[in-house]
This record gives sequence, structure tokens and C-alpha cells, in this order.
Amino acid sequence: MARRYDPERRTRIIDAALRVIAADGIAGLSHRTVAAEADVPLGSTTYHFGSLDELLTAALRRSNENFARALRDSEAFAAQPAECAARPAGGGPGVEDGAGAGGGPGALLADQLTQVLEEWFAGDRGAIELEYELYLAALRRPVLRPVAAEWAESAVETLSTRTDPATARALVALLEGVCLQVLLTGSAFDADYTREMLARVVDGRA
Amino acid sequence: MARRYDPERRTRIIDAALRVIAADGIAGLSHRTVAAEADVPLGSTTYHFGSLDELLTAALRRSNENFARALRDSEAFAAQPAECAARPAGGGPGVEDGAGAGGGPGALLADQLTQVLEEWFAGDRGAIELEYELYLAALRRPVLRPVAAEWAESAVETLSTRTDPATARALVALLEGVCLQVLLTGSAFDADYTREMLARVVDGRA
Amino acid sequence: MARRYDPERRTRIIDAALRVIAADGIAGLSHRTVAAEADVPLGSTTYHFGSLDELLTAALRRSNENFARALRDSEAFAAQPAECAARPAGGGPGVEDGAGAGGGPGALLADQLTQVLEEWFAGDRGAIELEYELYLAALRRPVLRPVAAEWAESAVETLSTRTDPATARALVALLEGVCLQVLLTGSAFDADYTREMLARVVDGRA
Amino acid sequence: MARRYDPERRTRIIDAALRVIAADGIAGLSHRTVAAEADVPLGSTTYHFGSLDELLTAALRRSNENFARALRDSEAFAAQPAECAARPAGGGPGVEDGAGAGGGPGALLADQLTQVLEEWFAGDRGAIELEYELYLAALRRPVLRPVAAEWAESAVETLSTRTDPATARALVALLEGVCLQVLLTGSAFDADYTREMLARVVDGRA
DNA sequence: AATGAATGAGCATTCATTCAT
DNA sequence: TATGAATGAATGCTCATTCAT
Repeated sequence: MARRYDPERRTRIIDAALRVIAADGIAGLSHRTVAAEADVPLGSTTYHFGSLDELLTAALRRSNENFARALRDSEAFAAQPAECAARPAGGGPGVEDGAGAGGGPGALLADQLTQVLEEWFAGDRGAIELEYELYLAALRRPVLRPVAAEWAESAVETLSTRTDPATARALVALLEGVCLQVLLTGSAFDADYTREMLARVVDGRA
Repeated sequence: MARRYDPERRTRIIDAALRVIAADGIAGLSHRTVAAEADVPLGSTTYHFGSLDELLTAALRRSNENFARALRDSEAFAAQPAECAARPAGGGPGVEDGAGAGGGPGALLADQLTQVLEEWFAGDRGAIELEYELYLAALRRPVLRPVAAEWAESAVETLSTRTDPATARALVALLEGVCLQVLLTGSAFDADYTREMLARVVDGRA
Repeated sequence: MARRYDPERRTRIIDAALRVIAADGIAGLSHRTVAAEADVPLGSTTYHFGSLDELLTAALRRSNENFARALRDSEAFAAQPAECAARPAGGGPGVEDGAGAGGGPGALLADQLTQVLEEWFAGDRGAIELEYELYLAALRRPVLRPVAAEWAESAVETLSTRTDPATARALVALLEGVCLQVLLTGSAFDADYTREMLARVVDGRA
Repeated sequence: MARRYDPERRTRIIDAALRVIAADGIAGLSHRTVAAEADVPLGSTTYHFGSLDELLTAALRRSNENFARALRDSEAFAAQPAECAARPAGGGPGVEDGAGAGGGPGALLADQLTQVLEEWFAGDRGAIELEYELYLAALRRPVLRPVAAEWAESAVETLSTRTDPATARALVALLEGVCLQVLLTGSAFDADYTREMLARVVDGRA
């Protein structure tokens, strides 16, 4: 096996880990499974990642990056309030100032966030589960907490461009709670309800 | 070993499972560890629970019961339903004497819920982690979802005695999101912020 | 592989362990090597011995028993002083009161012990190394110390039938020191010197 | 990492090896552990020492030097050679003022040796175990035997300045046997008994 | 009905060594 | 000359499960 000099190997192992976790969960992640998925020798995974926790940490970090990029690229969220207001009526379906929420000033943001979630749930369900599973793993793995905290921080920061930080934090918490209920109980995502509740949080600002 | 006729064995095994999970997480749960913790022969655990999933389901159900009882017994929450009932239907803005939140009608409920959480976080951290770990396990274990759904349902029902069902559901989601942030990122529980955001959800009712 | 119901399996594993250690040293002892040597499945060794230390302890104990039996069966040592004295001159070669040692009263015991060592060194060298290696392993493995202490105790007791306990202990120490020098430096066993020094210890009694 | 031209590296690696062995035993010695302890690249250890046996040999040699220096520096033993030299050749029973042993001529030497041991056991127990473990390793590693033999030889030579060579050899054997019993069985060092038995060996000279 | 001996698969991890630089 | 990336073998150990009793 002449595979020396593979500078991307570390990266490929992380990607393989994400695929393994997506398929079988963190419980299915082992040096062996990830080595097989990445098509590298077993020793290579232990060489690059001294422990599974280390690999898990790297995987969570990558997952965060993936999500951040996805959010940044999301059309629904990218829209700026000013532009929106300026947009002529008859525009896109979701952004027209209060589809459901009573028309308070928070309607636009609430609507956009709801749309992001809608897109997210409409896409590959495995991807959401993957990201949540990694994120939730921090509950029992203290080494993951700093990375989980980074993620939460970054989500709050992103929303802070549209509202005050405390409200942003609450929006993230509510979104997470809503997602969790959908994912854990197998119930359907209810866009109207979500939009309404997000709007309450935004509009409740003193 | 003359332990025949032990009608409580099933129960003792479940309790042992909860202790094992509290100590080492679900990953540490095995027929062996639970048998040792319950001081029961190895074969006994496989006899009473055909698979670990079965045991896990029973454990989650018990955990839910424990939490429900704790909530029912909580002084903070058990409070003023009587007053509420006594209040004239369709009356004014409700209970205005909320401690903390600016005086919106949701102040009292928000305050009580915040207090419940405060008590919860002040107590044994292991207990919270245990309950959350079991609940979150439903993400990857479909067999647990019905039980997780039961739990969510029951929480919503409990809150529905104080507000409308949709708002109750959102309160549960927000509470879960807040708890998750505390547990996953290791940050401190912020009572004022929690109270304020809960109140926004309650008071936002159309 | 239908090998259920093998009540002697534990014993066979210990015997196999002794053979493995004799051949490759404690460093060569592993669950795998011992399983192969005993012709049992790998899992069988870990089932019967929860850890290698446990297996090692059992092996040292067995080794001690083997040695004790060998000593008991040794003709050289079995001879009783009274009988010896009563025996007509021209008897066996080594027991005649002071072959080398100056004729002090300790000559007989010293001579017999020397003969035991001589027999021992003349036999299978691997057996001695095996026993010493197991015994010396207690230096770094506290769990072995009680067993090593048992062995030392038993050796002292055996010699105490022929002299006072303190002297017996010193004889054992001297014998061990002499053996060690032979085994560690590769030098030859010097019977005359050994006899002489043992006699000094015995005869030095106040 | 600009650590070229490091003439002391070999030495530092050996010192690190001694620390590793002191901490985790020979079983804990590996190229990796010693490289980490010496703060040296992994490749450096395999470069300077072709095999672990080579490193082990060097470590045993250094350990011997350390012990020899310690013995030389010991006040207890460094004692009265002058008096000895001053004593008329072929004189009477030697140094009779032995502290403890009944006054035989060997009393002084026995007393001094006992004191050396007492000091040794009073000091860092890890150091003794380290030295013994390395020394005893020769049992199973023929390459170490010459070095172990050097050590024994040197100890005998040192004692030979105070008594005849055969007696010196026996004293070393007895001392080793006594130490071994203490180290292997975890029993306490008994100075009176040791002094008495050493004296018997010295005084037994024909 | 209940148990514990038995087993093969799998695990994380450590390792000596090789080799291209 | 010196190094660290790389790798295949081996380690101790845990496990769910089977099955004869």
C-alpha cells in the first residue's frame, strides 16, 4: 500500500467521520468504521486523532462550519430588511411582511427564520440529525462544550445583526426547542406556529 | 443464590439502569453494568429485557414519571391556579404582580417557570443531565420517540392549564432551548433573561 | 466449536499460562497467547480471568504449589537429622556431616539445602527461571505481593522445622541471593561456597 | 524545531528512560514514552538507540553507576577503613566495638552494611524499585547479564576491601535476599535481624 | 422460569518500525 | 544527520447473545 504523502488525509478522515455519524450515529463511530469509510489504514486514524474525542471535536467543528455556510448562503435569510421593505409587492412568497404573524415589526425576521427551518427540514433529514447529534453530544462530553459554545455564539451573532443580542439568544433557544420537538417526537414541522412564536419574542422587546 | 420469586426485580433493574446512565451515560449502559449495579445475575437482565432498547425505553418512561412528579411537587409551580380560577373570566390583564418581568400579564407564569428551572439547576446537576440524555436519545432511537412524545405532550398539557395550548407548546420549546444552552455550553443559567423571554411568549397572545 | 461444559478449563488456562511464561516470559503473556496455548477461544480466558493480573496471580500461586511439592519430595531435604546421625557411615554421598563445611552442627542442614539447589540447577533451567520470574514480578505488581509473601512464609516455615525461625528466614534470603546471582549473571552455581555460607548462618546461632 | 547539535541528547534520553521506568516500570518503556519524557522527537530515540534492549542496557549501566556513587558517598560505609589499615596485620578479632551484634569481629561491618540498607529504605522507595527492576530484568534478557554481572562484581569488590572475597560475595547475596523479601512481600525492613545475620556470615570465617 | 458459562466480534489504543525527506 | 508521518500488528478488554441446564 503505497499511500504515503497524503496531505489531505486528516480532512478526509473528518469527512468520513461525518458520513459515518450521519449513517449510524455517534454510537457507530469507531476508529475502524471511520478508517474503512475513509479508505485509510486503521493506524492512520489513531495517528491523526489521538482519541475518538479528538476526532469528534473536529467533526463538530466542521459541522458547525457547514451549517454556518448553509445559513449564510440561504436566500431566505440573506434578504435585508431595508431591501425587503423596498421590494415591490408580489415578490417572493415568504418575505412579504407577516405571512401569519400579526404584522408586528418582528414579522419579517420571524418569517425568514421560519423559512430557513422549513428549507432545512425539507432537505436531507439525515443532515439535520447529524448536526443535532453532534451538538447534543456535548451534554456528556465536556471536551465538546467549547465547540458547542462557539456554535451557539456564532448563531447568536448572526441573528444579532437583525435584533438585540438577548432577543437573538432567545430566538436561537426557541428555534432549537422547536427543532428538538420535531426531531425527538417525530411530529411535523408547523411553520405557522413557529412563525407566530418567533414573532412574539421579537416583538416583545420593550 | 436463592432469589426466585422477586416480583420487584424488573423495577430494581430499571432503577439500576438510571443510576448507571447517570454515572456513565447511555454509552455505559450494558447488560453487565446494569446487572452489577442491580446486584442481579447477568442472565436476569436479558431475561426481563430482551434488548437494551427495551430497557432504555423503560428507563426513559420512569425518568419522565420522576420529572412529572417533581414538577407537580414544585411549590413554585403548584401555585395560584386557585386565584386564576377565581379571577373573573375574560377579565383584565391577568395577574399583574409578576416579580421581575415588566408587569405584562404573563409575568406570573413566566416567573414561576423560571423559578422551577432555577430550582432544577440548583439541585443535582447529574439528575438533569440524566433526564436530558435519555430524552435526547430519541433523536437516534426511533423506539424512544413515542415515549419522548408522551413526555412533551404531558409537559404541554401541564402548562395548558395556565395558557392556551400553542403558547404552552412554545413555552416548553423555549424552556428546552434555554436548558440546552446551559447544559451544552456550560454557561450559567440566566434567570432574568429567561423570565423576560418567557413573558414575551405568553404576553404575545393575540 | 462445541466445547461447552469444560469444568477443567480454568485449570488448563493456568497451566497454559505457565508454559507461555516459561517460553517467553511474562512479557509474552497475553490473553491471546495463553488462549492459543490452552486451545480455548480468546473470550474464554477473559471470562475466567477478568484481567491479566488475575491470571498472573493464579499462575504464581500454582507455581508456589509446584515448588512446595518439589521441595517436599526432594530426597535430599526429606532426610531427618536424627536418622542421619543414626545412619551408618558410608551412607549417601552428601549427607555425611560436613562435606566441606567445617563440621559445625549446621553442616548437615547446609549440606542438604545445597544439594536441593544443586538438583534444582541441574534440572530444567526454564523451570527455575519461570518460578523466579513470577516471584520477582511482585516487585512491580502489588497484587502479587500477598502471594509472594505466602511463598516466602511457607519456605521459612519449612526450614523452621530444622532451626529457629530467624535463622530460617536468613537461610531463605541467602539462598535467594545466591540463586539470583547465578541466574542474573550467568555464573555457575558454586556448591562448596554455598554450603559454607549457609553453615555460617546456621552455626552462628547464639 | 532547531535542536541540531545536541551532544547531550543521548544522555538526556537515558535519564528520561530511568524516569519512565521509575514511574511505570520497564513495561511502560517505549520509544514513545521516553521521547515524550525527554522532550525529544520520536525519531531521535530510535536513531540513538537501535532497539529498546540497547536503551535498557544503557539505563542499567547508568543505574549501576548511580548506586555505586551512592554507596561510595554513604557516610555509614565510608567509615573506618583507616582504623582497619592501622590495625596490626594478623591481629586479634578485629573491630570489636560493633553496635548491636554481640561483639563478634564482624560486628562493625555488619552494622555499617545494615545502616546503608536502612538509609536506602528510608529514602525514596521508587529509587530502590527502579534499581532492582533493572537488575532483575537480566533474568529474562541475556543482553543485560554482562551489565548485571558488572554490578555484582563491583559490589563484591567494594566489600572485599573489608573481608575476603568469598565472604564478600555471600554478604552481597544475603543483602540482596533480605532486600528482595522486603520489596516483594511488602514487609518492613528488620535492622536487628539483618545485622545479626550479616555478622554471622562475617564471623564464620574459618 | 431463571441462570451463568461460554464465545466470537468488536472496541480504543499503543507500538516498533519503516521510509521519504 | 535527523525527523515525523505512516502503518499493520498486537494488546487488554467489553460486549450482546446463545444455550444447556
